[in-house]
Amino acid sequence: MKKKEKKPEFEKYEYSAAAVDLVIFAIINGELNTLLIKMKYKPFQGELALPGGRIRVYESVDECAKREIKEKVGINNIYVEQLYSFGDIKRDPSIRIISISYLALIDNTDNIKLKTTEKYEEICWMPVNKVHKLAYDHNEILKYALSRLKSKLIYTNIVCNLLPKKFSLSEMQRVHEIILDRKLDKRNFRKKVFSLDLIKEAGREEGVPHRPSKLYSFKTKKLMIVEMF
Amino acid sequence: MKKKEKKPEFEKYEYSAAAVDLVIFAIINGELNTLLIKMKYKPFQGELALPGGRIRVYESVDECAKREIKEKVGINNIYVEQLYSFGDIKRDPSIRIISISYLALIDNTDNIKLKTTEKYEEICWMPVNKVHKLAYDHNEILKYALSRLKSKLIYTNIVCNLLPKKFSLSEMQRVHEIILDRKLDKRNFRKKVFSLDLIKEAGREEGVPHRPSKLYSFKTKKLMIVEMF
DNA sequence: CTAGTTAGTGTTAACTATACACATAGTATC
DNA sequence: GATACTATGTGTATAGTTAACACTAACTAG
Repeated sequence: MKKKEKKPEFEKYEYSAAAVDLVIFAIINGELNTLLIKMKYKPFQGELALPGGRIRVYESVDECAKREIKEKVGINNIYVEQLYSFGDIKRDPSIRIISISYLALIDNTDNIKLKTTEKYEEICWMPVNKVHKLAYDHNEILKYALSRLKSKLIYTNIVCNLLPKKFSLSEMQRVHEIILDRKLDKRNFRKKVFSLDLIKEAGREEGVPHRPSKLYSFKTKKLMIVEMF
Repeated sequence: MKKKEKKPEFEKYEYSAAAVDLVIFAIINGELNTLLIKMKYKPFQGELALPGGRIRVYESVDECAKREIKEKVGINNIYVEQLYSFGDIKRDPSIRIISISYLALIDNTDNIKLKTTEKYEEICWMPVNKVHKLAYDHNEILKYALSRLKSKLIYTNIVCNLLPKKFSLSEMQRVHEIILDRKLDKRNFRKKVFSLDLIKEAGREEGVPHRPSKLYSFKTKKLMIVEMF
């Protein structure tokens, strides 16, 4: 095989460029939400897409992902994990570009101010269940991110990145139920969580019109392999 | 942040180029081997490295991985899976390049003829345990590949891609023991394998100086999630 | 003080994983 | 052809884990 053949429009890019696309999840109002942007220009104008951008020459791929997150949601210290690289030739119809996708988790959206950039018309949270057609191959990326999140929820303590500093066990169980999309048994859930020794007591709820729950916090947020289910 | 700043030597690549690196495993003489090449030129001359190459503009990333495999080992229909993308700025000291790594498994090296290319001095199998310093960040890639293989061995039927068409249960158990690096109980192993209903009988061994084993083959080589251990 | 709401708590049964030892079917050798 | 050698092939009992299940407790609102 030789270098020069086919696809004249691609010829100017001797090798392919690379970009990062982000799947940023947060639990909002009892639903799993993901951050989406509305495209302002050209081939997907007006359509929704995952946020992302080109990798610059002076930054590593991980740094690019973190920079993009910082630009969009204004924070730095959240869980970030590389997912998969999507490399079909025509995934972007205008130029050849490889997308390295990342998963990020936000534990609390209260202080998050979304920032749009020149390139986007709008940026917003959207419940994952309500996402329909996205631009590019972003539905595939989102699906991949969801399946990764589900499996890590089962065999790691990743849930700590989706809960605020202090939380009740009911909240924690709710997060599991939302993401795994099935009911869990309350007593078995609590037994399991306690047996894993991941959390410590942190006071109790106040001002609720029913029995207040005990609050807990994670002993550590370091990712660990634990059999949750 | 602006596009043009720092690192003059990188400036000519407005965005980073991408390449594929391959971790090709095979069981040879009761050991897990990986395919390595010896570098012919420049920064890592004479050192060992994983085989790989640039992604061309007219091929997808997956196609690139398959082409590279075809070029090196001459075959097409083997198990291939993307692993992870390594994107540190200086991972290749000469230019900025992102490596998308792939895992490939060869079930039988009997008919494999290794082909070197102009770029390499040599290509050879090497037992994973005997691999020392590799060029670039290839030790890290190899380590990642090994851990992926181990975990897939535990929760999928991936072992079918490391066994010849017909095999004995002892052989199969040996592959697990080699990769997981621990002894397994023969009776429990067999019980498990039979209960998963993955294999069917396929004759018996001949010409061995001891009780001949029954041979089996996989009902399907399609990757399935099964709790092996 | 009653109703409403969510929190919190143990036990049993079914299933799964683990530990463990000896007889069998061949070949090679004397 | 008897014996030694070698790797194959097989079952059971115990410990541990998972899954199913319903009622009392603590608080607020009216």
